[in-house]
Amino acid sequence: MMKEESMTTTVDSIASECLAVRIRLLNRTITGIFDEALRPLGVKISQLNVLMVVAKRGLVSPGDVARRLNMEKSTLSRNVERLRTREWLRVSDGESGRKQVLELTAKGLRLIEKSWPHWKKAQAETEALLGQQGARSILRAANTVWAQLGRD
Amino acid sequence: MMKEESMTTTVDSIASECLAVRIRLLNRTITGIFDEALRPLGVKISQLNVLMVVAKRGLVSPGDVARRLNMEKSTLSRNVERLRTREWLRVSDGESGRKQVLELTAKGLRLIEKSWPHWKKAQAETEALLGQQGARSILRAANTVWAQLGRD
DNA sequence: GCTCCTGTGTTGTATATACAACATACCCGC
DNA sequence: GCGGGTATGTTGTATATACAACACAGGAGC
Repeated sequence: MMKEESMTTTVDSIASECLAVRIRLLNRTITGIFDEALRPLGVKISQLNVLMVVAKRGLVSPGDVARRLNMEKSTLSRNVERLRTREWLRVSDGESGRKQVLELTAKGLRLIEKSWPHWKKAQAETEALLGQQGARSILRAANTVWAQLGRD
Repeated sequence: MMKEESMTTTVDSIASECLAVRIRLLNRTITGIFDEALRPLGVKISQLNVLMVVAKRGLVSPGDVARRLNMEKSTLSRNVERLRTREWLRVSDGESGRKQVLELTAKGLRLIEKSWPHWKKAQAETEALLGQQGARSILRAANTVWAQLGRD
């Protein structure tokens, strides 16, 4: 058993430094800001994120999207299923029969168009919350992660 | 219908600036690092986060913990249920009958002790991923959020 | 051509999360 | 003391997430 004094040190260290509790707090807070802004459209930011990857990259496979977002393929599989149900994207079998191909529908495109002002509002609100410097730090940190994912 | 050109602008803006997709990417990545490190102990970082708040603050109510983590009370209710099942914390009715009181068990304390080296490893790995500057930025951003939560 | 290995996607299970609706308990003003 | 408003916690429902196990398709080596 650890000494009482050491125990306190352990708790204090984790409490005052833990990166996980902090990133998770930021995630809940910021996701909430965007979800609230998008609520009138009936879409969540998690879903719009997937649609944006497909919009940006054109014809991609589910695996490509999952890698880009550093997300489990099984997670993405179910997310895609829901987006397909709402007819925001289409899934077809690739020529080789192995990979599937994702593609935005016209309805999906319209959704992105309509999302713009709501997204903008949430983005501004988040910048106000974090401050300009904080916001830029998040962008930089994400770029670092993307760079390292690419290398693997 | 928006013009094709404007549509491209919309997609590019969101794709290149969106804070939500980035914080969510960081959340998945970092949560994964900590969960993997803690797997030998059979605890997840989300659960350790809750236990740490209780350890740090002593006798707290579920509502207090939820506010501190900016989490829905209903979410915390179910998390506590699982922690109670594993006997890492105890729930008792407060004197006033209204608020409940959470308290770590001896088993919960031992879990935190045993977690220390695994947490330390994950924290170091995360710092290596983000860089010192990136890691510090996350700490600062979280402090900003906590400050604003406190004001509300 | 067969075999094995790898990449791709799905399904089973558990957890984390939020919102809405609800039941209570408390407190404040009167 | 009473009534209404508010704080507290639970439950129903939907989504997001991961891990493990699986099915299957393609290719590489022989």
